[in-house]
Amino acid sequence: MTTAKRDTYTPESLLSVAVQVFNERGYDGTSMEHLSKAAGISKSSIYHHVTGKEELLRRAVSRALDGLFGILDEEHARVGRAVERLEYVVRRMVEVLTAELPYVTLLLRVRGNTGTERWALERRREFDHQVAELLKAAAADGDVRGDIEVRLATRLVFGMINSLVEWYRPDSRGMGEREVADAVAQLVFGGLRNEA
Amino acid sequence: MTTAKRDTYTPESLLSVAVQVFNERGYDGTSMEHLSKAAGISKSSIYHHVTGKEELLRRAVSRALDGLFGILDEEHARVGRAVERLEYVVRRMVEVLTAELPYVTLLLRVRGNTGTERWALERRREFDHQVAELLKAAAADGDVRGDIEVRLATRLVFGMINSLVEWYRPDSRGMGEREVADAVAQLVFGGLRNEA
DNA sequence: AGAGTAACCGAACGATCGGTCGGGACAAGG
DNA sequence: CCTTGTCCCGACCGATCGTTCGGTTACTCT
Repeated sequence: MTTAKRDTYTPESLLSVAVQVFNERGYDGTSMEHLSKAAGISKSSIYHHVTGKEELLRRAVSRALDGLFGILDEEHARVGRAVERLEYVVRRMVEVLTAELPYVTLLLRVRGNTGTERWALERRREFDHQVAELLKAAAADGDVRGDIEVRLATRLVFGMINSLVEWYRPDSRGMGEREVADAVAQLVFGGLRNEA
Repeated sequence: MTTAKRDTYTPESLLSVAVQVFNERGYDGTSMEHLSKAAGISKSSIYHHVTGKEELLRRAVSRALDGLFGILDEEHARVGRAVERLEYVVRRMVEVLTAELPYVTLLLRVRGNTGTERWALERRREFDHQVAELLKAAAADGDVRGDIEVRLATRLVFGMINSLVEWYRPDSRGMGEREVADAVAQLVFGGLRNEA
């Protein structure tokens, strides 16, 4: 009894189309007309599924934030040596970024023009802060180098990971998410220099 | 004979105001009305100095691109062992990013909606490509680890450096651009792990 | 003082913005 | 058959978009 309904939009399926357009043109650069063309329905029909443009943005960034904060609730992120928890979180961040790529991409690009965007920025800062605490604990354990300030190191590592949304595409053959997670972890913890 | 002119706008001084607003609200999210408020002159007066909104964007990204490509022309980027040229370019990129922060910020955020934006994206790719060649040469010399693909490593390093525009502010005391350049270089080449 | 011009302004242009409205097509349940 | 509710549409709203235009102010030069 596979659900054989009419071929129609749900708020979720409409969201996936909208997020794709948002990422191509930017949120402000996307008009409801653009969305209607991409979705194949009229502009007014969109309002049957969602209350407006901003709800689409809110749904998208919520999904991304849920994915990221979910990492911190997992067991390997809560128990164990700080440096190992940190490496786990770094690897899981790569996985979440690749799995929820369009939603996280949109999250990382909000500027703060509307209330929804400012809320998203605040949640992001909270997540960053919690990972920074993890890095600080690892530094206190003496497991990561102490000659780089924790705040600075956190931002640089986040910069590396978050840059995934600028170039990673799931269809690009020969570069699975596992390979990317390994590369990020090796680069973050071991650096570029050859140890030989 | 210090030039004591009237207190008026030049295309350059207007640009610095415009770029600041562009970075706060996003290019598409910024109207000419916003610019006129920020500049303290009327909307129509802006057109006395520049042909339109897009010229402001073009001037801004051109300035950023000139700064970046200028690095590759410098002597330390052209002669010497590849790994050392690479480290020099990485450090100079940090310096250019901090020195021309608002202009590079704008460059790194263009999406490709207009012809100017697509041209900027193309120039960026060209710059990335040339640095990737440098990393490839360093790998061939055996000076950087060979277990991470060159393309992937380049993108991750660029991601870390370019993330500067998301948080670095020149007025933030206690974090000079030299300190940032050192941290980036140490993190990129040595990694986070404690060597003790 | 008068001419020339750089800098600026308010008003308005057509186009497009996000969003609303009344109604039609169509499948499901009786 | 007819009703009900989902899904969708074209037409339209006031507001705002980037840009243009005619005209005024204010400084420079002679």
